Amino acid sequence: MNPAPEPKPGSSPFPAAGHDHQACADGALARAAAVCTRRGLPLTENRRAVLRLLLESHRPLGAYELVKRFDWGGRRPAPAQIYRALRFLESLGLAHRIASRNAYLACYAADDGCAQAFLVCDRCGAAAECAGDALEAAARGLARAARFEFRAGTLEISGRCPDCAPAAA
Amino acid sequence: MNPAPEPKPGSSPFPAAGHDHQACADGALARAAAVCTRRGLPLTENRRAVLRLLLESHRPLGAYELVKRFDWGGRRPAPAQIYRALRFLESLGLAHRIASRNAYLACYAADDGCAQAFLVCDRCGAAAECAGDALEAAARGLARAARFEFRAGTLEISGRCPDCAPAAA
DNA sequence: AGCCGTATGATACATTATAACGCGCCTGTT
DNA sequence: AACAGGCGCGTTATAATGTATCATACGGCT
Repeated sequence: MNPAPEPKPGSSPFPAAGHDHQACADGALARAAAVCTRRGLPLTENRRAVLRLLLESHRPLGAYELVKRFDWGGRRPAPAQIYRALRFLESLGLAHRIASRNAYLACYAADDGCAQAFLVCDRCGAAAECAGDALEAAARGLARAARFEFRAGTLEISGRCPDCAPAAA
Repeated sequence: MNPAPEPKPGSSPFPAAGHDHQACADGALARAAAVCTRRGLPLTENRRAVLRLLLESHRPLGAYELVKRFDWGGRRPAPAQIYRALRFLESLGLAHRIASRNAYLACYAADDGCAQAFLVCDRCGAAAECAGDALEAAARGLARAARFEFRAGTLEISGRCPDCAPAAA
């Protein structure tokens, strides 16, 4: 369980200063469409809209926050609508639930199947997804030692994101 | 604050067959009382009762499940009562919130301050707490690589506990 | 006693999530 | 064309989870 290939120090998963949300979201949407096509499942208008909202925010949004942001010609969708889309997106790994916040984060890079980690800023709420062999190994090691059959693991780390850390209280 | 010993392979943190709940819970209660004394905070009747319920179940309980189990001479406490006790216990590390289940698990071994992991059985709901240097290192490594200031981390692993794994579907 | 801080007990409320149902759309079959 | 079946949608209602607030009680302190 050695340090293993962690992401290069310096390449933070948090969006950089000059980050182009639009391009980033469009790219992720295109990937999402591809995933759906490959599985023969429709990326309907609702699902796409919810995913786009998540992608554009670049931080976890609660379901009711999504309801509020959903622009539907003046009206608002019912929660059930949103939750359906979220379940769908989650089932395909296109979005993740951040359980500690009751919120949902779009997936920008489909690393599927392994233990995942989320860094969530206490101050501004920004969140980033990351994964690494070390985490995967640690999780599987703990499970094995406990004679536990590993299925999935999620690590949620709270702290301060790069933008908020210097200004920390 | 033990140096976070990895469980010996073979010694599962899940309660064994002949496990004595009563003794186990009593021991944990005694430790809890000591922790409270050390901090000068009272382990009141309510707090003790909630902790005892958690300890006796040996699996995460929802707040409303605690409300139902709370025997209070026929009456039932209001949710707020339970949540207050839970917050208190959590703040002292005597109980942990399992966010993915909206449930709370008593702490049987006060390893405080480091990244913690919970193994939660999909089938029977049993849960166990464990921690290890590898997890801690992986969590801090991920944070460091993302220039993220680590504060706390919780890994929740779902799968099958030793009892349920053989009979897995 | 009087004061202050904390925990309690209770009511009400806020937030998060799901159940259930009928409708319309598409698709494959006859 | 007609039609049955599945799926997603839109809606209503309701469940499950979690907090705000307030008056009260109790204990320590001066």
